[in-house]
Amino acid sequence: MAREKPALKQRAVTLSDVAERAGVSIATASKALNDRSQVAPATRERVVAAATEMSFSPNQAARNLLAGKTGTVGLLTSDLEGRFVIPILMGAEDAFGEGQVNVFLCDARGDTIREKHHLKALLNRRVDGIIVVGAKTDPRRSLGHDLPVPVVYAYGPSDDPGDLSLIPDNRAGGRLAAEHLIACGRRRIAHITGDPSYRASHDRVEGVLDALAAAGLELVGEPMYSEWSEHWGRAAAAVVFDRYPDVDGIVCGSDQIARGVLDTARDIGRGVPDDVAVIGYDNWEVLATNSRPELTTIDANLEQLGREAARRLFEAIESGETGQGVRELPVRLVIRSTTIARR
Amino acid sequence: MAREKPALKQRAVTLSDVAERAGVSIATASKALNDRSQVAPATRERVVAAATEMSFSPNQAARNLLAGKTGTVGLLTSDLEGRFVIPILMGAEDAFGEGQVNVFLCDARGDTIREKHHLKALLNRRVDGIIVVGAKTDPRRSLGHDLPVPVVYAYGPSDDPGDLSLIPDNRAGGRLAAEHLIACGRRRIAHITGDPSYRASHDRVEGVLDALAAAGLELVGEPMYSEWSEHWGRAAAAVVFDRYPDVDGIVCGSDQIARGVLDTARDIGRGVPDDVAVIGYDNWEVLATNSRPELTTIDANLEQLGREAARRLFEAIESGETGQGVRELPVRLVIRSTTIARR
DNA sequence: AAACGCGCCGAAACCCATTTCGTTACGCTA
DNA sequence: TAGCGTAACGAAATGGGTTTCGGCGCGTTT
Repeated sequence: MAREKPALKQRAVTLSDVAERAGVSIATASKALNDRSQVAPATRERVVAAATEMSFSPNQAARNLLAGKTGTVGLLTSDLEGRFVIPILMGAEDAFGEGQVNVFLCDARGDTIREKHHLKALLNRRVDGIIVVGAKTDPRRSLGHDLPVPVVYAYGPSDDPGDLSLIPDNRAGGRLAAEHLIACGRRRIAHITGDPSYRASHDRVEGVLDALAAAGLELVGEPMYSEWSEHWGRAAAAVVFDRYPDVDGIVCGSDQIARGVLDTARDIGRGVPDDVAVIGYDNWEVLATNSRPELTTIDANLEQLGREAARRLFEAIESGETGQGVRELPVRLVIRSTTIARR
Repeated sequence: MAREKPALKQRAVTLSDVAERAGVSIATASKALNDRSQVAPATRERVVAAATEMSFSPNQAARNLLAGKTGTVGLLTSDLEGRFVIPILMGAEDAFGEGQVNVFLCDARGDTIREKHHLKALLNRRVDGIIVVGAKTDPRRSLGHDLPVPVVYAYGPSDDPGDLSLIPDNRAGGRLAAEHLIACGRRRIAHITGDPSYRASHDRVEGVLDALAAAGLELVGEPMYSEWSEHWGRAAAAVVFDRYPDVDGIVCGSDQIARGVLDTARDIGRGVPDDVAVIGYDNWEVLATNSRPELTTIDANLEQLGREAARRLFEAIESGETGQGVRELPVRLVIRSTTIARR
């Protein structure tokens, strides 16, 4: 009959409990615990001791009611499943964590209704700001300007230039990739990329063409679009090797595609990187570090982007003014073995 | 000089604003908006109209102050980067979303200090409950029983049997995998798995051995442990094929390992699934659906697990009583082409 | 000894919505 | 017309903390 596991529903201890125990008023207790002056050292000590013994922790909600700020932000993502939002999320969560800000996570699952619903919930909770994380770098509909809190768009920019959006610089990424191949001495460079409905595809293509033009080169064949998959990478590579046997470098629109390209190269006996150099995009470590050889690729610094979004939002909350425009953040080259032979 | 973009810091509208506009008391306004009786239809209409015009949304914090519940839960993960927490997170977020509960996301990054810090922050915010998501299925230290809120452990169980933990049934997964190969007519089955410091490795091994024993078979060679990578899968497969040329089925501890095994099989000219059947573990779609052939694998139903954790936590919040013990949730077989030839 | 200043403390207002309970006004019955 | 019941509304308490401001007691100045 004896309950082994009592439901420990003890009411949380409140400031007034502490005050009573310390034999002071609530006001004094508050001051003592918040290091305000106007409290005698001895009194403060008593209060602090009482608070510690009772393991008091102040109710944030009550606190915030007064302050008018909650110290919370909303992270509204359209697609948690996608690979790109996670690092952004990590960066943002980490950046906020330092500033005692907590993050409400909302996944709209690509559904506008759900997004509206979540947005309303966040506003009811009086978040101090919102970060909207898109699933791709194509512009998405703005949440609007009549919101009572600042909003920062990350990865997927807002279609309203009055909003502040932070996205990776895909064009620079394409350029960086092609420049690297050129620097490695390649001259016959092809480009296999993903879904043509993604703006990222086209931005990267432009970057690649920029770099080639700057070096007085032309792309081998046309950019090849289809989907962001290994299957496509394999198929496209077969076509490229067949049609342009002298190709000596391939820029891929994603690491998945690059993995496919590597498969085909191995199948038909093309050595990488000796015969042909391959570079991917995304630095998806699981793919990039497990390929044969390990994959040189472009890293979009997404965690950094998340951190930056958090920083900007924080500033906007402090100052009351959100910046505007689409800021493109730098990407970086990660050199492994598909472009340069390891000794 | 004209400010184009005014900092829209209008104070959020409160119930008293609405009441004033509608010409009623705050109390009446509250009742009208919450569909309580004791309000004349005409009055209610006036209040609702006023609220709509001013786009009033009630301050949850104030609401919760009275209710004693916040309608929030904490999701404390030790490793957002890991692949396994995301689906769990999605399931939990989704399940809570329906119940008007919002989720605080906290990533401890494998750091105990950070975890303590986050836990404290969550308690200060008076979350109604906490889900702890581990990075692996090895037991982790309990948060303790002296917490004022219920806790559910997901994926990584608590080391305290008095806590409630939900984990995938790895042994059943191993069994399921081996049974499938046996059902496909395989008799010479080997097992290549990952990090021996993971309990999951051993649980799956036991499952595999269970199934083999039940069929009167023995494992070909010893289970091979090392790491959860393609590299290891390739290396181990080379050894297996060399040492046991008559092997006709390989159970892999992860999809990554399975991918490596497929690579080696292709390299040395072993046909999959005709010569040798291969089954992975995790159903990591990006890997499983892009291999050649596509990978049969075990899915741990992690999103379901997250949803279940949310449901359990919700119950615990309602009832004040958390269950206890480690519950192992069922896994499922996903058949693709590495075990059965597609027509 | 009266006046003044200062350090320390507590009563009370405040934040915002909910809820109880008391009050008002009205219509109906006796 | 006095009495009563009821519907509709509002004052006030509530929750937990912060902050202002008034007051008390003690020490110092002249």
